[in-house]
Amino acid sequence: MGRSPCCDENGLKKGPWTPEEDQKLVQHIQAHGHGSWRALPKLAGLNRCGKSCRLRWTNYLRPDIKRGKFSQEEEQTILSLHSILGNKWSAIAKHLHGRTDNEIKNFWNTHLKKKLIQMGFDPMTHRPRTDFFAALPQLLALVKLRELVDQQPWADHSARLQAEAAQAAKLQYLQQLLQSATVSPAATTSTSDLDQPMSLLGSPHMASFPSSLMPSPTTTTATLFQNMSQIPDIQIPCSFDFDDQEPMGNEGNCGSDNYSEPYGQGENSTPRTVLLSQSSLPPLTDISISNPGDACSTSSCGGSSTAPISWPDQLLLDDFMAEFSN
DNA sequence: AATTGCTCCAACCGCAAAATG
DNA sequence: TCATTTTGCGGTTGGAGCAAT
Repeated sequence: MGRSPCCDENGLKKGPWTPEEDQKLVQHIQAHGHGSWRALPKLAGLNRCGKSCRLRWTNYLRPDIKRGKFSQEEEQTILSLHSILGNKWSAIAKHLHGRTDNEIKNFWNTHLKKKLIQMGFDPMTHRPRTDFFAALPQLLALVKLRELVDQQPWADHSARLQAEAAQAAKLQYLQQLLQSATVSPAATTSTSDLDQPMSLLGSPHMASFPSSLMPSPTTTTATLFQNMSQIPDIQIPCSFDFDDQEPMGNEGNCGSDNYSEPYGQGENSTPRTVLLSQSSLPPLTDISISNPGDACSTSSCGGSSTAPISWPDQLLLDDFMAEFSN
């Protein structure tokens, strides 16, 4: 298997290609095909290594290459495929005629990745971000907002933070369940795995959820994104008795009206990810840990370098589920 | 006008799979 | 079957171009 000696060979030119070199390469390939890339430079009269020639041809000079901005459709395709394939750029490129893996990779790294991060998603897993510290500003914003709403000082700030975190974790659990059903058609998620989020979706709290957003086995993150604009302000019961941390009734509803949207404000081009990430849903925990049914369904699962944070069991178990399914 | 910081992308690097002898 | 060579892939980098100060 050894490594191929390449551009480090003596005297071979590196760096940007000149128009003359491009012309030589194109003319040679048009006349003879590329044949052996290793032999090509000599035959074409180029002082380059074969690898460099191949790269130049496949990424730039090939006649069928499509240049210019990525269309909305292409963007969606990349998102979809990336949620399934991960960083398999060449595989993704096969579905985008005229686009090279390098171009797609660059587009991902400079645009789509940032976009996802901005929207609160982990670009590797296509799930809400799981690192606590990334969510801290949102959490603090929640606390401040809650203070404004309640108009009364809190006796114990740490208890308050904990309570808000618990509340946010609950909400995020719901969103995780939704997402776990949407990630990939190739996912290993079983029908029974889908039951849980589906039953939640059937709950009164989700009555206003548009059917087009209901996850199906063929739904992807990308299609979900496409439909984001249809998401209404969902009223989720999130009142909480912070003294004993037991759920209260629904009278003190703190739905989206009471919360700011930390992401995407004033960004016309960015779909609202209200339900799934930005409306007061700080990504606090990797729920898949506590959800055995969610069998790590994407190929990139585990690509996230952030270690999951363990949350108290009380946040994640039956009582919690019961609250949503009521 | 000069400097700084940022974005973008072409090209390189190194690894591993596939092909070849 | 094994060693070697070639090809393909994904991660990373360097520098050009642009905007802000």
